[in-house]
Amino acid sequence: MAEIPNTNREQAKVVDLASVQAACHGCSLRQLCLPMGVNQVDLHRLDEIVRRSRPMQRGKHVFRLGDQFHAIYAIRSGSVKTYTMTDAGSEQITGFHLPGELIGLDAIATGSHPCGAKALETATVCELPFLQLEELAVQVPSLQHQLLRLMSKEILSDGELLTLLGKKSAEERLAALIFSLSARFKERGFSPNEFRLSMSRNDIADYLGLAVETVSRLFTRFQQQGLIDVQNKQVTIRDHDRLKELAGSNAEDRAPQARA
Amino acid sequence: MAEIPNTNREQAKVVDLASVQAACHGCSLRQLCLPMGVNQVDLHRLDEIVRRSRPMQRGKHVFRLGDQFHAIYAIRSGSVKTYTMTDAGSEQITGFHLPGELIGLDAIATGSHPCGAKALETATVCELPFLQLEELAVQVPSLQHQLLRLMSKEILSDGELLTLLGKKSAEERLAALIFSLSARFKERGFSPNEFRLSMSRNDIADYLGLAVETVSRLFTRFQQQGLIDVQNKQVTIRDHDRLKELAGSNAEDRAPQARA
DNA sequence: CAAATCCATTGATCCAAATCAATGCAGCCC
DNA sequence: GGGCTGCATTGATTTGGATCAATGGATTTG
Repeated sequence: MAEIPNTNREQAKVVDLASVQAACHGCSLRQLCLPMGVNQVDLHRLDEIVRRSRPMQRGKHVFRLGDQFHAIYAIRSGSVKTYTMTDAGSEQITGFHLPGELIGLDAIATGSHPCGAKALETATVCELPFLQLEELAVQVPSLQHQLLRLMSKEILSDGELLTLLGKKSAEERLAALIFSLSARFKERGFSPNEFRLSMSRNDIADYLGLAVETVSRLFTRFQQQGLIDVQNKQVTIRDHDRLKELAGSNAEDRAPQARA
Repeated sequence: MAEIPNTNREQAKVVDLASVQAACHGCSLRQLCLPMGVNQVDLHRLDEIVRRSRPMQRGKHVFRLGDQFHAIYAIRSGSVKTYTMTDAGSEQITGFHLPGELIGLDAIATGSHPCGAKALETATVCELPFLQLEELAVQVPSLQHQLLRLMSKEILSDGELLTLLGKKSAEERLAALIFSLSARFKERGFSPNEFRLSMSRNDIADYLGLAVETVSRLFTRFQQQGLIDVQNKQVTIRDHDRLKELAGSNAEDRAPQARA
Protein backbone atom coordinates (compact mmCIF):
# COMPACT_ATOMS: atom_id res chain seq x y z
CA MET A 1 0.00 0.00 0.00
CA ALA A 2 2.81 2.41 0.92
CA GLU A 3 4.58 3.17 -2.32
CA ILE A 4 8.33 3.49 -2.37
CA PRO A 5 9.00 7.13 -3.20
CA ASN A 6 10.52 7.70 -6.61
CA THR A 7 13.05 10.24 -7.67
CA ASN A 8 11.89 12.77 -10.22
CA ARG A 9 14.11 11.25 -12.82
CA GLU A 10 12.66 7.85 -12.33
CA GLN A 11 9.20 9.31 -12.59
CA ALA A 12 9.94 10.95 -15.88
CA LYS A 13 11.43 7.93 -17.56
CA VAL A 14 10.80 4.65 -15.91
CA VAL A 15 13.32 2.56 -17.77
CA ASP A 16 16.73 4.03 -18.28
CA LEU A 17 18.14 2.61 -21.48
CA ALA A 18 21.82 2.20 -22.06
CA SER A 19 23.24 3.37 -25.33
CA VAL A 20 25.00 0.08 -25.93
CA GLN A 21 23.18 -2.47 -27.98
CA ALA A 22 21.78 -5.45 -26.25
CA ALA A 23 23.45 -8.09 -28.41
CA CYS A 24 21.12 -11.07 -28.26
CA HIS A 25 23.64 -13.02 -30.30
CA GLY A 26 26.05 -13.08 -27.41
CA CYS A 27 23.48 -13.44 -24.64
CA SER A 28 23.62 -16.54 -22.52
CA LEU A 29 19.84 -16.57 -22.28
CA ARG A 30 19.19 -16.89 -25.98
CA GLN A 31 18.02 -20.48 -25.72
CA LEU A 32 15.30 -19.48 -23.26
CA CYS A 33 14.36 -16.08 -24.56
CA LEU A 34 12.99 -14.65 -27.78
CA PRO A 35 16.09 -15.53 -29.88
CA MET A 36 15.51 -19.25 -29.51
CA GLY A 37 15.38 -20.82 -32.95
CA VAL A 38 16.25 -17.60 -34.75
CA ASN A 39 19.27 -17.92 -37.04
CA GLN A 40 22.44 -15.84 -36.81
CA VAL A 41 21.55 -13.43 -39.59
CA ASP A 42 18.07 -12.70 -38.33
CA LEU A 43 19.37 -12.47 -34.80
CA HIS A 44 21.39 -9.43 -35.77
CA ARG A 45 18.22 -7.80 -37.02
CA LEU A 46 16.65 -8.47 -33.65
CA ASP A 47 19.71 -6.98 -32.00
CA GLU A 48 19.06 -3.78 -33.89
CA ILE A 49 15.71 -3.16 -32.25
CA VAL A 50 16.55 -4.33 -28.74
CA ARG A 51 17.80 -1.86 -26.16
CA ARG A 52 19.18 -2.95 -22.86
CA SER A 53 18.43 -0.96 -19.72
CA ARG A 54 21.00 0.17 -17.21
CA PRO A 55 20.89 -1.86 -14.05
CA MET A 56 17.71 -0.92 -12.21
CA GLN A 57 17.64 -0.77 -8.44
CA ARG A 58 15.31 -2.81 -6.32
CA GLY A 59 11.88 -1.24 -6.21
CA LYS A 60 12.14 0.64 -9.51
CA HIS A 61 9.47 0.12 -12.11
CA VAL A 62 10.05 -1.36 -15.52
CA PHE A 63 6.61 -0.01 -16.30
CA ARG A 64 3.77 1.19 -14.16
CA LEU A 65 0.20 0.15 -13.90
CA GLY A 66 -1.72 2.05 -16.55
CA ASP A 67 1.34 3.17 -18.53
CA GLN A 68 0.87 3.42 -22.24
CA PHE A 69 2.10 0.31 -23.99
CA HIS A 70 4.89 0.63 -26.48
CA ALA A 71 7.25 -2.24 -25.76
CA ILE A 72 7.55 -5.61 -24.16
CA TYR A 73 10.55 -6.41 -21.98
CA ALA A 74 12.77 -9.42 -21.52
CA ILE A 75 14.43 -9.88 -18.16
CA ARG A 76 18.17 -9.99 -18.66
CA SER A 77 19.33 -10.27 -15.07
CA GLY A 78 17.79 -10.07 -11.62
CA SER A 79 14.10 -10.62 -11.04
CA VAL A 80 10.91 -8.66 -11.49
CA LYS A 81 7.40 -8.95 -10.13
CA THR A 82 4.28 -8.05 -12.09
CA TYR A 83 1.22 -7.03 -10.13
CA THR A 84 -2.22 -5.51 -10.28
CA MET A 85 -4.09 -3.55 -7.67
CA THR A 86 -7.50 -4.40 -6.30
CA ASP A 87 -9.85 -1.50 -5.77
CA ALA A 88 -9.22 -1.90 -2.07
CA GLY A 89 -5.55 -1.13 -2.68
CA SER A 90 -3.89 -4.47 -2.10
CA GLU A 91 -1.56 -6.06 -4.62
CA GLN A 92 -2.25 -9.24 -6.49
CA ILE A 93 1.08 -10.39 -7.84
CA THR A 94 0.63 -12.08 -11.20
CA GLY A 95 4.16 -13.36 -11.58
CA PHE A 96 7.77 -13.48 -10.43
CA HIS A 97 9.92 -13.24 -13.53
CA LEU A 98 13.43 -14.56 -14.00
CA PRO A 99 16.00 -13.89 -16.74
CA GLY A 100 14.82 -14.89 -20.21
CA GLU A 101 11.15 -14.29 -19.47
CA LEU A 102 9.02 -11.67 -21.21
CA ILE A 103 6.82 -9.18 -19.40
CA GLY A 104 4.22 -6.72 -20.63
CA LEU A 105 2.49 -9.20 -22.95
CA ASP A 106 -0.86 -8.49 -21.39
CA ALA A 107 -0.75 -4.90 -22.61
CA ILE A 108 -0.90 -5.68 -26.33
CA ALA A 109 -4.66 -6.10 -26.33
CA THR A 110 -5.56 -2.82 -24.67
CA GLY A 111 -2.60 -0.58 -25.46
CA SER A 112 -1.93 0.15 -21.81
CA HIS A 113 -0.32 -1.89 -19.07
CA PRO A 114 -2.93 -3.61 -16.92
CA CYS A 115 -0.21 -4.55 -14.46
CA GLY A 116 2.88 -2.89 -13.12
CA ALA A 117 6.37 -4.40 -13.16
CA LYS A 118 8.85 -3.74 -10.37
CA ALA A 119 12.43 -4.94 -9.85
CA LEU A 120 12.75 -7.27 -6.85
CA GLU A 121 16.51 -6.77 -6.78
CA THR A 122 18.98 -5.03 -9.04
CA ALA A 123 17.89 -6.04 -12.51
CA THR A 124 18.46 -5.30 -16.16
CA VAL A 125 15.84 -5.68 -18.84
CA CYS A 126 15.83 -5.58 -22.64
CA GLU A 127 13.28 -3.37 -24.27
CA LEU A 128 11.55 -4.67 -27.38
CA PRO A 129 9.56 -1.89 -29.04
CA PHE A 130 6.42 -3.67 -30.07
CA LEU A 131 5.75 -2.12 -33.45
CA GLN A 132 9.25 -2.91 -34.60
CA LEU A 133 9.05 -6.37 -33.14
CA GLU A 134 5.81 -7.09 -34.98
CA GLU A 135 7.32 -5.80 -38.18
CA LEU A 136 10.34 -8.03 -37.78
CA ALA A 137 8.21 -11.01 -36.82
CA VAL A 138 6.40 -11.02 -40.17
CA GLN A 139 9.78 -11.14 -41.85
CA VAL A 140 11.29 -13.75 -39.57
CA PRO A 141 8.91 -16.70 -39.13
CA SER A 142 11.07 -18.28 -36.43
CA LEU A 143 10.76 -15.08 -34.42
CA GLN A 144 7.01 -15.02 -34.83
CA HIS A 145 6.93 -18.61 -33.75
CA GLN A 146 8.97 -18.01 -30.64
CA LEU A 147 6.90 -14.96 -29.71
CA LEU A 148 3.72 -17.02 -29.98
CA ARG A 149 5.36 -19.80 -28.01
CA LEU A 150 6.35 -17.49 -25.19
CA MET A 151 2.91 -15.93 -25.04
CA SER A 152 1.44 -19.40 -24.95
CA LYS A 153 3.77 -20.29 -22.11
CA GLU A 154 2.52 -17.30 -20.21
CA ILE A 155 -1.08 -18.43 -20.68
CA LEU A 156 -0.05 -21.89 -19.57
CA SER A 157 1.62 -20.73 -16.38
CA ASP A 158 -1.31 -18.44 -15.60
CA GLY A 159 -3.54 -21.47 -15.89
CA GLU A 160 -1.39 -23.37 -13.42
CA LEU A 161 -1.53 -20.47 -11.01
CA LEU A 162 -5.31 -20.42 -11.38
CA THR A 163 -5.51 -24.02 -10.28
CA LEU A 164 -3.17 -23.24 -7.44
CA LEU A 165 -5.37 -20.40 -6.20
CA GLY A 166 -8.68 -22.06 -6.91
CA LYS A 167 -8.07 -25.54 -5.64
CA LYS A 168 -4.97 -25.92 -3.49
CA SER A 169 -4.34 -25.51 0.22
CA ALA A 170 -1.92 -22.95 1.59
CA GLU A 171 0.68 -25.67 2.10
CA GLU A 172 0.44 -26.90 -1.49
CA ARG A 173 0.63 -23.37 -2.81
CA LEU A 174 3.88 -22.53 -1.08
CA ALA A 175 5.41 -25.89 -1.96
CA ALA A 176 4.46 -25.33 -5.60
CA LEU A 177 6.08 -21.90 -5.64
CA ILE A 178 9.32 -23.14 -4.13
CA PHE A 179 9.32 -26.04 -6.52
CA SER A 180 8.68 -23.84 -9.52
CA LEU A 181 11.44 -21.43 -8.57
CA SER A 182 13.81 -24.32 -8.05
CA ALA A 183 13.09 -25.70 -11.53
CA ARG A 184 13.47 -22.31 -13.14
CA PHE A 185 16.77 -21.61 -11.39
CA LYS A 186 17.99 -24.96 -12.64
CA GLU A 187 16.99 -24.09 -16.22
CA ARG A 188 19.14 -21.01 -15.92
CA GLY A 189 22.18 -22.84 -14.68
CA PHE A 190 21.82 -21.95 -10.99
CA SER A 191 21.61 -24.38 -8.15
CA PRO A 192 18.10 -25.84 -7.90
CA ASN A 193 18.63 -26.68 -4.24
CA GLU A 194 20.02 -23.52 -2.81
CA PHE A 195 18.82 -20.07 -3.73
CA ARG A 196 17.82 -16.70 -2.47
CA LEU A 197 14.21 -15.57 -2.57
CA SER A 198 14.39 -12.07 -3.98
CA MET A 199 10.82 -11.28 -2.99
CA SER A 200 9.49 -10.43 0.47
CA ARG A 201 7.19 -12.68 2.44
CA ASN A 202 4.49 -10.19 1.68
CA ASP A 203 5.05 -10.60 -2.05
CA ILE A 204 4.85 -14.35 -1.68
CA ALA A 205 1.59 -13.98 0.20
CA ASP A 206 0.19 -11.62 -2.44
CA TYR A 207 1.17 -14.06 -5.14
CA LEU A 208 -0.32 -17.12 -3.48
CA GLY A 209 -3.48 -15.42 -2.25
CA LEU A 210 -2.56 -15.89 1.42
CA ALA A 211 -1.85 -13.73 4.46
CA VAL A 212 1.81 -13.01 5.33
CA GLU A 213 1.37 -14.72 8.66
CA THR A 214 0.28 -17.90 6.95
CA VAL A 215 3.32 -17.85 4.66
CA SER A 216 5.62 -17.29 7.60
CA ARG A 217 4.10 -20.14 9.57
CA LEU A 218 4.43 -22.43 6.57
CA PHE A 219 8.12 -21.67 6.16
CA THR A 220 8.59 -22.55 9.80
CA ARG A 221 6.58 -25.73 9.40
CA PHE A 222 8.41 -26.83 6.25
CA GLN A 223 11.66 -26.35 8.07
CA GLN A 224 10.46 -28.36 11.07
CA GLN A 225 9.35 -31.13 8.73
CA GLY A 226 12.78 -31.23 7.16
CA LEU A 227 11.55 -30.21 3.72
CA ILE A 228 13.65 -27.10 3.45
CA ASP A 229 16.06 -24.96 5.39
CA VAL A 230 15.19 -21.31 5.63
CA GLN A 231 17.50 -18.58 6.77
CA ASN A 232 15.74 -15.30 6.03
CA LYS A 233 15.62 -15.19 2.25
CA GLN A 234 18.02 -18.04 1.72
CA VAL A 235 16.34 -21.37 1.00
CA THR A 236 17.91 -24.80 0.84
CA ILE A 237 15.83 -27.70 -0.37
CA ARG A 238 16.37 -30.73 1.86
CA ASP A 239 13.79 -33.16 0.55
CA HIS A 240 13.11 -32.52 -3.08
CA ASP A 241 10.79 -35.50 -3.53
CA ARG A 242 8.51 -34.73 -0.65
CA LEU A 243 8.37 -31.11 -1.68
CA LYS A 244 7.39 -32.13 -5.19
CA GLU A 245 4.73 -34.46 -3.89
CA LEU A 246 3.34 -31.74 -1.68
CA ALA A 247 3.35 -29.29 -4.58
CA GLY A 248 1.52 -31.75 -6.81
CA SER A 249 -1.20 -32.59 -4.39
CA ASN A 250 -1.72 -33.48 -0.79
CA ALA A 251 -5.36 -34.43 -1.05
CA GLU A 252 -4.64 -37.57 -3.02
CA ASP A 253 -2.85 -39.40 -0.25
CA ARG A 254 -6.27 -40.28 1.09
CA ALA A 255 -7.83 -40.93 -2.30
CA PRO A 256 -5.15 -42.32 -4.62
CA GLN A 257 -7.64 -43.66 -7.10
CA ALA A 258 -6.70 -44.63 -10.63
CA ARG A 259 -7.44 -42.24 -13.45
CA ALA A 260 -9.98 -43.49 -16.03
CA MET B 1 -15.40 -36.33 -11.43
CA ALA B 2 -17.86 -38.64 -13.18
CA GLU B 3 -17.08 -38.37 -16.87
CA ILE B 4 -19.89 -38.31 -19.40
CA PRO B 5 -19.48 -41.50 -21.44
CA ASN B 6 -18.40 -40.99 -25.03
CA THR B 7 -19.35 -42.91 -28.10
CA ASN B 8 -16.56 -44.70 -29.91
CA ARG B 9 -16.83 -42.36 -32.80
CA GLU B 10 -16.40 -39.34 -30.59
CA GLN B 11 -13.36 -40.92 -29.01
CA ALA B 12 -11.76 -41.51 -32.37
CA LYS B 13 -12.24 -38.03 -33.68
CA VAL B 14 -13.10 -35.43 -31.13
CA VAL B 15 -14.14 -32.66 -33.45
CA ASP B 16 -16.28 -33.59 -36.38
CA LEU B 17 -15.53 -31.14 -39.16
CA ALA B 18 -18.06 -30.24 -41.76
CA SER B 19 -17.04 -30.28 -45.35
CA VAL B 20 -18.34 -26.78 -45.95
CA GLN B 21 -15.93 -23.95 -45.61
CA ALA B 22 -16.24 -21.73 -42.62
CA ALA B 23 -16.47 -18.44 -44.48
CA CYS B 24 -15.08 -15.87 -42.10
CA HIS B 25 -15.98 -13.19 -44.60
CA GLY B 26 -19.63 -13.74 -43.98
CA CYS B 27 -19.40 -14.43 -40.26
CA SER B 28 -21.17 -12.07 -37.92
CA LEU B 29 -18.38 -12.47 -35.37
CA ARG B 30 -15.61 -11.18 -37.57
CA GLN B 31 -15.24 -7.96 -35.64
CA LEU B 32 -14.54 -9.89 -32.42
CA CYS B 33 -12.66 -12.86 -33.78
CA LEU B 34 -9.44 -13.43 -35.67
CA PRO B 35 -10.61 -11.70 -38.86
CA MET B 36 -10.80 -8.31 -37.19
CA GLY B 37 -8.72 -5.84 -39.16
CA VAL B 38 -7.96 -8.31 -41.95
CA ASN B 39 -8.92 -7.04 -45.39
CA GLN B 40 -11.29 -8.76 -47.79
CA VAL B 41 -8.64 -10.37 -49.97
CA ASP B 42 -6.62 -11.79 -47.09
CA LEU B 43 -9.81 -12.87 -45.38
CA HIS B 44 -10.46 -15.27 -48.21
CA ARG B 45 -7.06 -16.81 -47.63
CA LEU B 46 -7.98 -17.28 -43.99
CA ASP B 47 -11.25 -18.88 -45.11
CA GLU B 48 -9.24 -21.45 -46.99
CA ILE B 49 -7.58 -22.85 -43.89
CA VAL B 50 -10.55 -22.64 -41.52
CA ARG B 51 -12.87 -25.61 -41.13
CA ARG B 52 -16.09 -25.35 -39.26
CA SER B 53 -17.28 -28.22 -37.09
CA ARG B 54 -20.69 -29.75 -37.19
CA PRO B 55 -22.82 -28.76 -34.22
CA MET B 56 -21.37 -30.50 -31.17
CA GLN B 57 -23.64 -31.71 -28.44
CA ARG B 58 -23.39 -30.60 -24.85
CA GLY B 59 -20.62 -32.48 -23.08
CA LYS B 60 -18.57 -33.31 -26.19
CA HIS B 61 -14.94 -32.34 -26.26
CA VAL B 62 -13.42 -29.90 -28.69
CA PHE B 63 -10.12 -31.33 -27.49
CA ARG B 64 -9.13 -33.37 -24.50
CA LEU B 65 -6.62 -32.81 -21.78
CA GLY B 66 -3.29 -34.07 -23.06
CA ASP B 67 -4.31 -34.24 -26.73
CA GLN B 68 -1.59 -33.48 -29.21
CA PHE B 69 -1.80 -29.89 -30.38
CA HIS B 70 -2.38 -29.19 -34.02
CA ALA B 71 -4.95 -26.43 -34.14
CA ILE B 72 -6.54 -23.64 -32.21
CA TYR B 73 -10.30 -23.20 -32.26
CA ALA B 74 -12.62 -20.25 -32.46
CA ILE B 75 -16.05 -20.60 -30.92
CA ARG B 76 -18.64 -19.97 -33.58
CA SER B 77 -21.81 -20.61 -31.63
CA GLY B 78 -22.75 -21.92 -28.22
CA SER B 79 -20.32 -21.94 -25.34
CA VAL B 80 -17.36 -24.00 -24.22
CA LYS B 81 -15.54 -24.48 -20.94
CA THR B 82 -11.80 -25.10 -20.68
CA TYR B 83 -10.54 -26.93 -17.63
CA THR B 84 -7.63 -28.70 -16.02
CA MET B 85 -7.62 -31.50 -13.52
CA THR B 86 -5.92 -31.42 -10.14
CA ASP B 87 -4.14 -34.59 -9.10
CA ALA B 88 -6.98 -35.16 -6.68
CA GLY B 89 -9.35 -35.36 -9.61
CA SER B 90 -11.35 -32.17 -9.30
CA GLU B 91 -11.72 -29.70 -12.14
CA GLN B 92 -10.36 -26.20 -12.18
CA ILE B 93 -12.20 -24.41 -14.93
CA THR B 94 -9.95 -21.89 -16.61
CA GLY B 95 -12.59 -20.19 -18.73
CA PHE B 96 -16.10 -20.03 -20.11
CA HIS B 97 -15.80 -19.16 -23.77
CA LEU B 98 -18.36 -17.43 -25.94
CA PRO B 99 -18.56 -17.03 -29.73
CA GLY B 100 -15.60 -15.19 -31.23
CA GLU B 101 -13.15 -16.34 -28.57
CA LEU B 102 -10.15 -18.57 -29.26
CA ILE B 103 -9.31 -21.68 -27.28
CA GLY B 104 -6.27 -23.93 -27.25
CA LEU B 105 -3.75 -21.09 -27.15
CA ASP B 106 -2.03 -22.55 -24.11
CA ALA B 107 -0.99 -25.61 -26.11
CA ILE B 108 1.34 -23.82 -28.51
CA ALA B 109 4.23 -23.80 -26.05
CA THR B 110 4.24 -27.50 -25.21
CA GLY B 111 2.66 -29.13 -28.25
CA SER B 112 -0.06 -30.77 -26.21
CA HIS B 113 -3.22 -29.45 -24.65
CA PRO B 114 -2.72 -28.68 -20.97
CA CYS B 115 -6.45 -28.20 -20.61
CA GLY B 116 -9.51 -29.85 -22.03
CA ALA B 117 -12.37 -28.04 -23.79
CA LYS B 118 -15.95 -29.23 -23.53
CA ALA B 119 -19.17 -27.87 -25.02
CA LEU B 120 -21.52 -26.47 -22.39
CA GLU B 121 -24.43 -26.57 -24.82
CA THR B 122 -24.77 -27.33 -28.50
CA ALA B 123 -21.86 -25.50 -30.07
CA THR B 124 -19.95 -25.10 -33.28
CA VAL B 125 -16.28 -24.25 -33.49
CA CYS B 126 -13.91 -23.25 -36.28
CA GLU B 127 -10.66 -25.18 -36.49
CA LEU B 128 -7.53 -23.21 -37.32
CA PRO B 129 -4.66 -25.59 -38.09
CA PHE B 130 -1.77 -23.93 -36.36
CA LEU B 131 1.02 -24.50 -38.86
CA GLN B 132 -1.07 -23.07 -41.66
CA LEU B 133 -2.20 -20.21 -39.47
CA GLU B 134 1.39 -19.32 -38.60
CA GLU B 135 2.35 -19.49 -42.24
CA LEU B 136 -0.48 -17.18 -43.19
CA ALA B 137 0.28 -14.82 -40.31
CA VAL B 138 3.75 -14.02 -41.61
CA GLN B 139 2.17 -13.09 -44.92
CA VAL B 140 -0.70 -11.10 -43.45
CA PRO B 141 0.56 -8.66 -40.81
CA SER B 142 -2.94 -7.71 -39.75
CA LEU B 143 -3.63 -11.36 -39.00
CA GLN B 144 -0.45 -11.69 -36.97
CA HIS B 145 -1.43 -8.57 -35.10
CA GLN B 146 -4.89 -9.82 -34.28
CA LEU B 147 -3.55 -13.20 -33.19
CA LEU B 148 -1.14 -11.50 -30.81
CA ARG B 149 -3.93 -9.25 -29.60
CA LEU B 150 -6.21 -12.16 -28.85
CA MET B 151 -3.47 -14.03 -27.01
CA SER B 152 -2.74 -10.90 -25.04
CA LYS B 153 -6.41 -10.62 -24.20
CA GLU B 154 -6.31 -14.15 -22.87
CA ILE B 155 -3.35 -13.31 -20.65
CA LEU B 156 -5.19 -10.22 -19.50
CA SER B 157 -8.35 -12.05 -18.56
CA ASP B 158 -6.35 -14.76 -16.81
CA GLY B 159 -4.76 -12.00 -14.76
CA GLU B 160 -8.15 -10.69 -13.78
CA LEU B 161 -9.26 -14.14 -12.76
CA LEU B 162 -6.10 -14.48 -10.68
CA THR B 163 -7.01 -11.37 -8.74
CA LEU B 164 -10.52 -12.69 -8.35
CA LEU B 165 -9.30 -15.96 -6.88
CA GLY B 166 -6.46 -14.50 -4.86
CA LYS B 167 -8.09 -11.49 -3.33
CA LYS B 168 -11.85 -11.43 -3.61
CA SER B 169 -14.62 -12.79 -1.42
CA ALA B 170 -17.09 -15.38 -2.65
CA GLU B 171 -19.70 -12.67 -3.12
CA GLU B 172 -17.40 -10.51 -5.23
CA ARG B 173 -16.36 -13.48 -7.33
CA LEU B 174 -19.87 -14.44 -8.33
CA ALA B 175 -20.86 -10.84 -8.97
CA ALA B 176 -17.80 -10.45 -11.19
CA LEU B 177 -18.65 -13.53 -13.19
CA ILE B 178 -22.25 -12.47 -13.77
CA PHE B 179 -21.06 -9.01 -14.69
CA SER B 180 -18.45 -10.34 -17.11
CA LEU B 181 -20.93 -12.64 -18.82
CA SER B 182 -23.38 -9.79 -19.10
CA ALA B 183 -20.80 -7.56 -20.77
CA ARG B 184 -19.75 -10.29 -23.16
CA PHE B 185 -23.32 -11.12 -24.14
CA LYS B 186 -23.85 -7.45 -24.86
CA GLU B 187 -20.73 -7.35 -27.08
CA ARG B 188 -22.26 -10.17 -29.08
CA GLY B 189 -25.58 -8.48 -29.55
CA PHE B 190 -27.50 -10.41 -26.92
CA SER B 191 -29.38 -8.91 -24.02
CA PRO B 192 -26.96 -7.97 -21.24
CA ASN B 193 -29.74 -8.15 -18.68
CA GLU B 194 -31.40 -11.43 -19.41
CA PHE B 195 -29.52 -14.57 -20.28
CA ARG B 196 -29.18 -18.27 -19.68
CA LEU B 197 -26.21 -19.68 -17.82
CA SER B 198 -25.10 -22.58 -19.96
CA MET B 199 -22.88 -23.99 -17.22
CA SER B 200 -23.93 -25.90 -14.12
CA ARG B 201 -23.60 -24.55 -10.59
CA ASN B 202 -20.75 -26.97 -10.16
CA ASP B 203 -18.92 -25.46 -13.13
CA ILE B 204 -19.40 -22.00 -11.68
CA ALA B 205 -17.99 -23.21 -8.37
CA ASP B 206 -15.02 -24.85 -10.09
CA TYR B 207 -14.37 -21.66 -11.99
CA LEU B 208 -14.56 -19.35 -8.99
CA GLY B 209 -12.70 -21.64 -6.61
CA LEU B 210 -15.75 -22.11 -4.37
CA ALA B 211 -17.97 -24.95 -3.19
CA VAL B 212 -21.27 -25.54 -5.04
CA GLU B 213 -23.20 -24.88 -1.87
CA THR B 214 -21.62 -21.46 -1.56
CA VAL B 215 -22.54 -20.59 -5.13
CA SER B 216 -26.09 -21.73 -4.60
CA ARG B 217 -26.44 -19.69 -1.41
CA LEU B 218 -25.06 -16.64 -3.16
CA PHE B 219 -27.57 -16.89 -5.98
CA THR B 220 -30.31 -17.04 -3.38
CA ARG B 221 -28.84 -14.09 -1.52
CA PHE B 222 -28.40 -11.97 -4.65
CA GLN B 223 -32.01 -12.63 -5.50
CA GLN B 224 -33.17 -11.68 -2.00
CA GLN B 225 -31.15 -8.49 -2.21
CA GLY B 226 -32.83 -7.62 -5.49
CA LEU B 227 -29.62 -7.73 -7.50
CA ILE B 228 -30.75 -10.41 -9.88
CA ASP B 229 -33.59 -12.78 -10.57
CA VAL B 230 -32.69 -16.41 -10.87
CA GLN B 231 -34.91 -19.12 -12.26
CA ASN B 232 -32.76 -22.19 -12.60
CA LYS B 233 -30.27 -21.25 -15.32
CA GLN B 234 -32.10 -18.13 -16.39
CA VAL B 235 -30.70 -14.92 -14.93
CA THR B 236 -32.17 -11.45 -15.07
CA ILE B 237 -30.11 -8.56 -13.83
CA ARG B 238 -32.24 -6.24 -11.71
CA ASP B 239 -29.68 -3.82 -10.35
CA HIS B 240 -26.81 -3.45 -12.76
CA ASP B 241 -25.07 -0.72 -10.80
CA ARG B 242 -25.03 -2.48 -7.47
CA LEU B 243 -23.87 -5.66 -9.17
CA LYS B 244 -21.05 -3.78 -10.81
CA GLU B 245 -20.04 -2.19 -7.55
CA LEU B 246 -20.03 -5.53 -5.84
CA ALA B 247 -17.97 -7.05 -8.63
CA GLY B 248 -15.44 -4.25 -8.45
CA SER B 249 -14.92 -4.37 -4.74
CA ASN B 250 -16.83 -4.51 -1.53
CA ALA B 251 -13.93 -3.90 0.80
CA GLU B 252 -13.57 -0.31 -0.24
CA ASP B 253 -16.85 0.90 1.20
CA ARG B 254 -15.05 1.02 4.53
CA ALA B 255 -11.79 2.42 3.15
CA PRO B 256 -12.58 4.67 0.21
CA GLN B 257 -9.23 6.42 0.32
CA ALA B 258 -7.83 8.36 -2.61
CA ARG B 259 -5.26 6.74 -4.84
CA ALA B 260 -1.76 8.33 -4.76
C1' DC C 1 27.28 2.65 15.90
C1' DA C 2 22.89 3.59 17.52
C1' DA C 3 18.32 4.55 16.36
C1' DA C 4 14.76 4.07 13.27
C1' DT C 5 12.17 1.53 10.11
C1' DC C 6 10.76 -2.20 7.88
C1' DC C 7 10.06 -7.08 7.67
C1' DA C 8 9.30 -11.55 9.76
C1' DT C 9 7.78 -14.49 13.27
C1' DT C 10 4.74 -16.24 16.79
C1' DG C 11 0.49 -16.48 19.52
C1' DA C 12 -4.65 -15.87 20.33
C1' DT C 13 -9.00 -15.37 18.42
C1' DC C 14 -12.44 -15.11 14.86
C1' DC C 15 -14.92 -15.89 10.68
C1' DA C 16 -15.98 -16.99 5.76
C1' DA C 17 -16.48 -20.65 3.36
C1' DA C 18 -15.89 -25.79 3.30
C1' DT C 19 -17.85 -29.91 4.51
C1' DC C 20 -21.40 -32.98 6.03
C1' DA C 21 -26.19 -34.15 5.69
C1' DA C 22 -30.72 -34.10 3.98
C1' DT C 23 -34.40 -32.73 1.06
C1' DG C 24 -36.32 -30.57 -3.12
C1' DC C 25 -36.81 -30.20 -7.91
C1' DA C 26 -36.16 -30.70 -13.16
C1' DG C 27 -35.53 -33.12 -17.05
C1' DC C 28 -35.43 -37.90 -18.86
C1' DC C 29 -36.62 -42.33 -20.13
C1' DC C 30 -39.36 -45.98 -20.11
C1' DG D 1 -47.58 -40.33 -15.78
C1' DG D 2 -44.43 -42.19 -12.51
C1' DG D 3 -40.15 -43.38 -11.19
C1' DC D 4 -35.07 -42.36 -11.88
C1' DT D 5 -31.04 -39.77 -11.88
C1' DG D 6 -28.43 -35.94 -11.48
C1' DC D 7 -28.54 -31.15 -10.14
C1' DA D 8 -29.68 -27.54 -6.86
C1' DT D 9 -31.00 -25.77 -2.56
C1' DT D 10 -31.03 -25.35 2.37
C1' DG D 11 -29.50 -26.27 7.09
C1' DA D 12 -25.98 -27.63 10.76
C1' DT D 13 -21.35 -27.98 11.91
C1' DT D 14 -16.43 -27.66 11.33
C1' DT D 15 -12.10 -25.68 10.01
C1' DG D 16 -8.26 -23.50 7.46
C1' DG D 17 -6.57 -19.52 7.12
C1' DA D 18 -7.51 -14.47 8.13
C1' DT D 19 -7.18 -10.99 11.37
C1' DC D 20 -5.66 -8.84 15.54
C1' DA D 21 -1.85 -8.14 18.61
C1' DA D 22 2.73 -8.15 20.16
C1' DT D 23 7.64 -9.06 19.90
C1' DG D 24 11.87 -10.21 17.58
C1' DG D 25 15.45 -9.47 13.89
C1' DA D 26 17.41 -7.38 9.96
C1' DT D 27 18.61 -3.73 7.00
C1' DT D 28 19.13 1.22 6.48
C1' DT D 29 20.28 5.94 7.79
C1' DG D 30 21.99 9.81 10.05
